[in-house]
Amino acid sequence: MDDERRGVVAEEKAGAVPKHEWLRERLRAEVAELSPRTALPTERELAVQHGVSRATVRQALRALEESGAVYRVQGAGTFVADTTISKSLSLTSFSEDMDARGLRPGSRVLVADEVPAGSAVAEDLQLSPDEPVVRLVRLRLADNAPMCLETVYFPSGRVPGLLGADLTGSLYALLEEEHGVRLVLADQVVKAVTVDGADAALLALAPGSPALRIHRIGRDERGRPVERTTSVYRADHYDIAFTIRRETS
Amino acid sequence: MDDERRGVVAEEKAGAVPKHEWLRERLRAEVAELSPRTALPTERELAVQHGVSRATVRQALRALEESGAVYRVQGAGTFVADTTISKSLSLTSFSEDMDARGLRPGSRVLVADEVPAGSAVAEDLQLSPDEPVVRLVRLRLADNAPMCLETVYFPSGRVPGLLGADLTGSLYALLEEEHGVRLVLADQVVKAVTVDGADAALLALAPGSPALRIHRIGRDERGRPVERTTSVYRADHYDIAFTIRRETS
DNA sequence: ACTCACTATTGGTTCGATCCAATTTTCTCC
DNA sequence: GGAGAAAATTGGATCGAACCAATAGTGAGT
Repeated sequence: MDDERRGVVAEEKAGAVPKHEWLRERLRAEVAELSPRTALPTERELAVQHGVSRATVRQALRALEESGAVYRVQGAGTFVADTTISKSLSLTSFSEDMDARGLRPGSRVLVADEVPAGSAVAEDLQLSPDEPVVRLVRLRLADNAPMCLETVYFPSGRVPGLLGADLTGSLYALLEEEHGVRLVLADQVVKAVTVDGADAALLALAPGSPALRIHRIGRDERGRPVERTTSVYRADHYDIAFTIRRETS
Repeated sequence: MDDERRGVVAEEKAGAVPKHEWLRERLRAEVAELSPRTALPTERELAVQHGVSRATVRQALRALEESGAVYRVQGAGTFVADTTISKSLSLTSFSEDMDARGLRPGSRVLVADEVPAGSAVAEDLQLSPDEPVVRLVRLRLADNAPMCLETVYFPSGRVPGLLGADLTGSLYALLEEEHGVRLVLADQVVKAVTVDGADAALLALAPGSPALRIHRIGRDERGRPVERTTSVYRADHYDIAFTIRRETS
């Protein structure tokens, strides 16, 4: 649906994709083939080579630098970074997360109802305690094995009719397609815990087994909270990998 | 040597600090005083108000947007974000981390010696297994109570004479000041575990208590690994809070 | 050979100017 | 009044041009 648009104009217009994005992805691919510490062409050279201004080149390179693909040294040049991992932590749904790990995601819905928010949930979602919220408790599976026990709350007003939908798949996709809610930001708190009783049984773990508890408040483009999730992950099959950087200041 | 340069010119030059950084911090302060959803002045207005070009304004605003302080909507304007937390996870030393939490950091050095890297450490630090590395095991304290058990490895060649220094304080500061090594990037893997035996005793925990194990490879400006740390944090007194965002693509 | 000043290179900063795309506001016509 | 079109507003994309600051390379002088 948008492959054809590209080939036709090709040369300079490139259709709907901004030049800097196009350049960024093109360079990202090229960089992936080079060995670490290799110098990239000069910004001025890249500008000429790709028929864009230096400002556009810099915009593309900045993105690559932020993603950890290259590093720049003033006076010296731009070089291929030699980080091996460098997967910045990004907001993903359980389904996406499992896909990335090569596992088949699944779900068993344990609870799906509507209740008053209550003080804790109300505070996180910036509602009144008596406002209704949709509650959803799911056992998330990876290759059919229990991986994570997840409790999600939504403001009812934001997701009308959600309880009538298929809740076994990715909620993120459902939210975006059906309710025009796009999660772009989330505040997370990660803590280590041990699981017992019912939780342990559901996760097929012995009581006292370690687990990661992730508390998340998902927000839309404007920073408004639209989702509150508490997830308990089996420690033996799950970890969190990410790249962090030192403050620029 | 460069304080004086600043005050003299004042008005527009502002000395060594780039305009966009100066504007960014100025706006960050102003924004902190405003209530969420409040619209900022137009980019064009800001440019005129502060006597800079729109490009400079955009550079400042981009930084603020990335840090989660504001959000921008094409065609509408720039607004104060209403995230409450929005502390992006940044690379900090234990000392800095405890300072931020209002706790007094401390250290008890358990091991400080030089050993062959071995296969695991060698791989993380990109060395040969027989190359020497400095090993440092410390019990980190917060307000004099055990908080974390930490094992650090450095390539010996990168930190000559480190073992002779005072190792009870912040290694980050020591590295930067004494060895010109600046950590700017780190790959981390976080996992939940339970502690037993000697580790439990050192952390003053009952065997089987939950803990966060953080494995980190610290890197310099060019992405070269310069430090490998494994830390085990008491779960009852420690958690990790951060903000993540959805991929731009 | 070695050092040190000079020079060229390269990324960083900043300006000014257009044009585009999304949103909001205004106005017009039922 | 209300719906819908038109205009104004606002951030996004790009270009071109200078100049600055850090680094790397060159070369003269000892």
